[in-house]
Amino acid sequence: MTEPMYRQIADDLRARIESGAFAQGAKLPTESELRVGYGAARNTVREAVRLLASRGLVESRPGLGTFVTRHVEPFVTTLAAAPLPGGQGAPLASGIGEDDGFAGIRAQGRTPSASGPQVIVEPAADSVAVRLGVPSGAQVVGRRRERYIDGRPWSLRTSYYPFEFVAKGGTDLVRAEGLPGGAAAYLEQRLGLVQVGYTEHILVRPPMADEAKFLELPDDGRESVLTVVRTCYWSAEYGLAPFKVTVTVLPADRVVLVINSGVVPGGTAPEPAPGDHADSAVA
Amino acid sequence: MTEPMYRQIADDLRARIESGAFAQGAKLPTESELRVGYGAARNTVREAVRLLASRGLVESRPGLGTFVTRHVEPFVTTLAAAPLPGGQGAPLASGIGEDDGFAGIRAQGRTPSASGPQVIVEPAADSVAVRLGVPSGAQVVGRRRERYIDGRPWSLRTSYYPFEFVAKGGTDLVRAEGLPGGAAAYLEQRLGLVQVGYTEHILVRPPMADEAKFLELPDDGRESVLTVVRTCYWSAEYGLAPFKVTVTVLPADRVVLVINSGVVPGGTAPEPAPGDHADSAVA
DNA sequence: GCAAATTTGTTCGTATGTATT
DNA sequence: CAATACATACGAACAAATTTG
Repeated sequence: MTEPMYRQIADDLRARIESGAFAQGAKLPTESELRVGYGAARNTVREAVRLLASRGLVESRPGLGTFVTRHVEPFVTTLAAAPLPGGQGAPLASGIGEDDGFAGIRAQGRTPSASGPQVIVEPAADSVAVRLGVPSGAQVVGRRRERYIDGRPWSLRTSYYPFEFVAKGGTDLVRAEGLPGGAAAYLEQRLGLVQVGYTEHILVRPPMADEAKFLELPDDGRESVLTVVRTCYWSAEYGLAPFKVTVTVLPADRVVLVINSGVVPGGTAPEPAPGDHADSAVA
Repeated sequence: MTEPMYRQIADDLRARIESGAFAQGAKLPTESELRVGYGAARNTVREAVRLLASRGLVESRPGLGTFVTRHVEPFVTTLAAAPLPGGQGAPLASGIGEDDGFAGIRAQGRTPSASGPQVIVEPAADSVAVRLGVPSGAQVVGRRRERYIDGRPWSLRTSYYPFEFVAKGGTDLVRAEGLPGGAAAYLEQRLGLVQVGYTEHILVRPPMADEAKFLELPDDGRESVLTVVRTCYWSAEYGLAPFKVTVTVLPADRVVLVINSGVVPGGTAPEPAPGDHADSAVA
């Protein structure tokens, strides 16, 4: 029944953090100070601090000290605003996959920006090949942008197209420049592709090295990324066919996705409610 | 530039795991064996194992040993199948929030089950109160079910209603029994509430104690839960009003949400592509 | 049911390396 | 360069969980 000492120390430190005794960003006592304060070995207080770090409450930096993690306000992204069967409603394209979403970000009083697209031509990863309807390992064109909010890294978005689109007239796909009017308009104009629907897959997974680096996620595998994979379809002569796969990678703990369906209050998504982290509490 | 020894050991073990030298569920060498194998102190190999454990590659159990984590196939859940403005399409209610979703689960060849509802009457958490449009701390009725797939815990779902619904005729809301025909039909029959739309909020957060226990998540704060909060609206005389808030909590690393919009292939959601964990890789 | 053996978990002490100011 | 603070590494001992005889 008796808790190990390092857990007791961790619980005590947690209580002091949550009570506000240590404010966000404040420096914790050094390991030496904690050692004498709790009458434990330095290794033991290190175990306690490590436990808190693994839960994201504190961060340690060599030569500096240990600091209470600053809480980042989650950012609300409207994923889809689907209309009712008979009715009026938001257009098909919206939010995370289709346009740049900049209007929605500005509406929240924050400043979006993005890098110019980086163009990658490579054999398709399996997940992309399957969704894009091309053979495994077939060449695809990837157009990747790094997106920022208020100057801080926010998301990585890569759109993949079959490489044959380039040969069939979509030569600008491999130019590392923005497409005036957007990729959708370009593909419609050059190739006659008109989007009629899309499927989105949402999943949470550990970040890959490049993602962790850009999003400034810790290297300890604690924080995950939320990934939205949008597969876009057009109506070809022979039936529905995918023509684009867009992969958006976001830090999982800093994002709230919103989906509206049918008639909902306001044209825009509601703000996140306070205390979303306490949802579903049971007495 | 030289990597610390515990990282080298961890990298070597990882390579051996990923190469298949240690299969899923296989037992790693004991700490004593690793100590002599790598010529390091036991604490050092423990650091290496801890690093792998923090990334979810292995799990240690006292008295038994350390084992390669078994990969759990993610389960696909269709969140919304929104129809086109003019068109035919799936009905408004579907997937995770509205019905029980059992049909979709059976369609994947798996066996769903659920506990009978547990009824909770308590002051609303802030997030519920705001979304349900009741004063902070007002009494709400919560109906919670524990849901299983193939006998393994899958999700916790709690639907909240204003307590005044009970006084106004919805007395069965506080009975710990299933409502024949579902809660929607019951509310329509007894109170004349017809759902016209809903908003869903999707977020990732650390599990609370009861959630971690039910979902069998490790206690180390590594795995998160994915939470879907659905707010349902009806068209009251005075305008749109929320009447139900449903909170669904799922293990974040075992779920893929699917959203269809417009015309997409098949009536049902596509299977998850292989290697979703490698999405958006850049050469 | 108990005792022994095995294996991981906790705690201590010490020394040295590395990052930052 | 010096001081400070966290990071790495070693060695040792005992505790707790589990299996086995």
